[in-house]
Amino acid sequence: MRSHVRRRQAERDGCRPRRSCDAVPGVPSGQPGQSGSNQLTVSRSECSPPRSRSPQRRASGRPGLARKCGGSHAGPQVSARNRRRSQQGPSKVMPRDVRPRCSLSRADGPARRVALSQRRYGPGARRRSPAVNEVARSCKLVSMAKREIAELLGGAVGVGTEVAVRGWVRTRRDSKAGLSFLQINDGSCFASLQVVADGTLPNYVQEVQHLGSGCAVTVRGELVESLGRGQSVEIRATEIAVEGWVDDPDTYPISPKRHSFEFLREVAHLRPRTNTFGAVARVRNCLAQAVHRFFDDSGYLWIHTPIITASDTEGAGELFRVSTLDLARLPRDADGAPDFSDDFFGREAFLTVSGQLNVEAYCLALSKVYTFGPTFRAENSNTSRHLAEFWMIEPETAFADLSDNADLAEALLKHLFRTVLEERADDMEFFAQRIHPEAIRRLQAVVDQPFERMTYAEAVRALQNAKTKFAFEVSWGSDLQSEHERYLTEEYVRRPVVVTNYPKGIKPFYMRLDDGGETVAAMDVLAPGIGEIVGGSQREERLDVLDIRLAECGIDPEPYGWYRDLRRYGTVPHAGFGLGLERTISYVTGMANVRDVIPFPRTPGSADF
RNA sequence: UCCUCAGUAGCUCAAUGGUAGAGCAUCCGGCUGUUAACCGGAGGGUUGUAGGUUCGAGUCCUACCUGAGGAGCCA
Repeated sequence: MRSHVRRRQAERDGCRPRRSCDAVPGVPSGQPGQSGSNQLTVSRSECSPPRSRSPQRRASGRPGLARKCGGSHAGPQVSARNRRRSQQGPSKVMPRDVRPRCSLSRADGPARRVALSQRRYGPGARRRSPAVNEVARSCKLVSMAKREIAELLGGAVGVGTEVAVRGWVRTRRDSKAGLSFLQINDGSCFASLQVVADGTLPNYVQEVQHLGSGCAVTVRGELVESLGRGQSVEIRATEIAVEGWVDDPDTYPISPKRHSFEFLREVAHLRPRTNTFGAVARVRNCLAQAVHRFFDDSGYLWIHTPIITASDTEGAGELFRVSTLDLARLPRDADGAPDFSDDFFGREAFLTVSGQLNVEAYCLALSKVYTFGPTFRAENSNTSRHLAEFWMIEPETAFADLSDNADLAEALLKHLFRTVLEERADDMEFFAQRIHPEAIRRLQAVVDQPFERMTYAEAVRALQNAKTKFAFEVSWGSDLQSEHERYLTEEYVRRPVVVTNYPKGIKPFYMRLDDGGETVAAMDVLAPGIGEIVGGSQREERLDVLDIRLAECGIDPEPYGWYRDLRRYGTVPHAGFGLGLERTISYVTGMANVRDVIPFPRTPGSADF
């Protein structure tokens, strides 16, 4: 939402303008972490509104529900206009952004349909395992009849079965013949489920005909073959219970129409309700799970490296300070500088910029390890490829050299891409249709071919021989500019490329010095459209060389005593790299901005939500 | 941090210095096993903020705020 709109809304609300979501009209002001229904973990049965609903009860705003759910916005604030609506006819909308995109031919045989559906609707389409069902029943979270939409569309439930689904209305289309069609989405897969609501339902006129985008419902009915085109099965509803109304459809930001990503960033708490951000969330989860599966299957241990670090490590960017000192009365030493000896940790502390140094310690005892978690950079970077808080995957392998390291990076990336193509085919189909036409094809190409590998020296030669005019001249010893990386990966080899053995002057102290003494055993994996997606190296395992490199880089060795110890006691060659999760998701989905592949992006000047 | 561009209805955008417009969304009416539904109507605006130039500013000038793209830094 634009600033002036926020301001106007804020003024109407009688508060100071803020750059946050709580000025969004019609949206609850409670934020996660504050008291409000968002935070409650009560089960649905505790939170459900009464079954029988008269217009009077709706008009009352259901005070009982609001009380139980801990926030006034839990129930609808039914206005005079809404009451008027309940006596009048419906409207019809069917936006481009929410129409179903996966359909199954009704001519397909049942077996083929199930197989096809499981591929299209993801792992959620698989029948739940007996163990999961048992746990679910014992927790009273679901009854046997309640199903995820992915299961229903995936063929896990036979036609003719009585089922219940819960989710949010995407659209409603009415027929004056006394029939309404609801598209229901529960996030379990890309597709929405069509619900046929007959005019004989007891709440048809008073409630069903007023459902719109964003309303939460529980639908019970029979799974039937669809009479219409566009879906193979649908639910013929016998009961539609409205769990949560949309207070004011006029100002609900996720109206059924196309929205710009810039606008949706301003309503980050509601954007997961769109096709795009639901798909991104499922792909992100798929990739994260695949990371753990890959390393677990390969014998790597997941090491939980610390979020708070004491050392200003390796100059990997600016750090966020973690402190409990009173900023208004900062203790100072004799020189007038802030005195951190009184601080919580008795010294300066920061949010980690990388788990690498810590994970090296575990590598030199457990051989194969990785860390995967959030990292933080206080750089004032304003680009589509940078976040102040992002997630990084950092494996570290003992008894491994640079070549082994590149092999591991290639195997990991191929595993991730293969997995997402298999398990999130429905979402990938959407990305290929709407976000990036090459999304599927280029992933398949990466999976099918070996990565191109070249040394920095070869890359420089290729750039010098290129016909392309560069803004920055290429010469040995200077770092590759964005335009150079783009040329290499987008024009020269046209797929991911591994560049190795960079000059030591442009790389950090911990990278292993090559035999010539001019280059280090560094490697970057460059991806088309993204640039550097992986950065890694063989580490310097020789203490004497490490000390020289620390001195050359002008780094005080004192805070690195523990890191030097690793070279004093049983040192071995080892190597590792960092893979940025958001850049990976960006490459996989074709989403151009990493701010749109993390749920709540943190960037300079922006930490709303 | 630097460079460039942009802020007008809920959203996406028009509007020679001279009365503020469209499409979509919302609401209402009509029509239909619908599926980007369709047809008709209605409501909706301190043109980002503060100054300035002018008889007159959405439009020109200055500063600031916000956003985007690119660069640097990096994952």
